[in-house]
Amino acid sequence: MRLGAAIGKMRGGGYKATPQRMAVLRALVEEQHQSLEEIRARCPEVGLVTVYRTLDLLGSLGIVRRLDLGDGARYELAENHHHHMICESCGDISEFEECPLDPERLPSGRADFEVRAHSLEVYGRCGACR
Amino acid sequence: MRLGAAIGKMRGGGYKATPQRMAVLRALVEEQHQSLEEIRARCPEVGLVTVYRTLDLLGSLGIVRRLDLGDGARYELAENHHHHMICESCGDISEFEECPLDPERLPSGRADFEVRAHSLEVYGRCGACR
DNA sequence: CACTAATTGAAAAAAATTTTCAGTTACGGA
DNA sequence: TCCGTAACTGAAAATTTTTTTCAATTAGTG
Repeated sequence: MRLGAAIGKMRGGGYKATPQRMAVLRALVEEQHQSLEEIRARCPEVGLVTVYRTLDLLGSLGIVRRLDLGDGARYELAENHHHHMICESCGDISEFEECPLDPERLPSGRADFEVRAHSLEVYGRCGACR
Repeated sequence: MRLGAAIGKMRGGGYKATPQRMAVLRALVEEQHQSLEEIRARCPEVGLVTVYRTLDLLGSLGIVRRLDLGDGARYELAENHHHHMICESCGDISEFEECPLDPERLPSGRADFEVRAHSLEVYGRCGACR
């Protein structure tokens, strides 16, 4: 389970699994690519500063990833695969499951780079906007 | 040529190709994924506000893309293909050319989405950090 | 070459993020 | 189970980033 793994990573790094951190984590589990304010709305009991600090911490542990797809910063759980579809007209962000990557052509081995995860953004126009 | 196409897009949208805008464009051509301050250092004669406004404009014209890979906002010319390799240890960002995408598995047609461009971020550890 | 809508820059305002610091708490070890 | 301590929190303040305002300037059409 997601939260369990996150707690493990925190403890392993010498960090405490506080109620505030768990609340932020739960907010992140509920929906992907939320803005700071959206996250905050899901855990109003946690102070603003703590949300920032928690997102930082989770980011440095590789649990959360910050992304900016044109509007402000957004946060999401760092899945190993992540595939976004972004409409350049209306700005809508959606996700799709099937991974279009050919692992053979990833820069593993080559370039001496060890691949752990990836995030793909496909830009274009959604059905509604065409 | 890049700059020519950009000027065309600006004119076409009813916008003027001013010296300031051209200076920002030239800065962007010199290097990809720069921070605002890095861009500004390459065209110190352009006012801060104008740099922001120009990046906005170029963004809305699809010429420039803003991205955030963990540190602050960065800007890059919006190539149709873009492949980043990000080291989670040292934060270094590099690019690679070969496109590992299988076009057949992109969400074109399916999902009613018209694909125009993509950006791929591969996360892992670079040679130096391993 | 003149006209006009678009553009610029400086200052001010607003928004986002980070720092400070005193008080609180999680949790490993006795 | 309880203690001690390093880690954590929240409020306010500071800092940084981004946007707005507005009077003066300019690119580019006609």
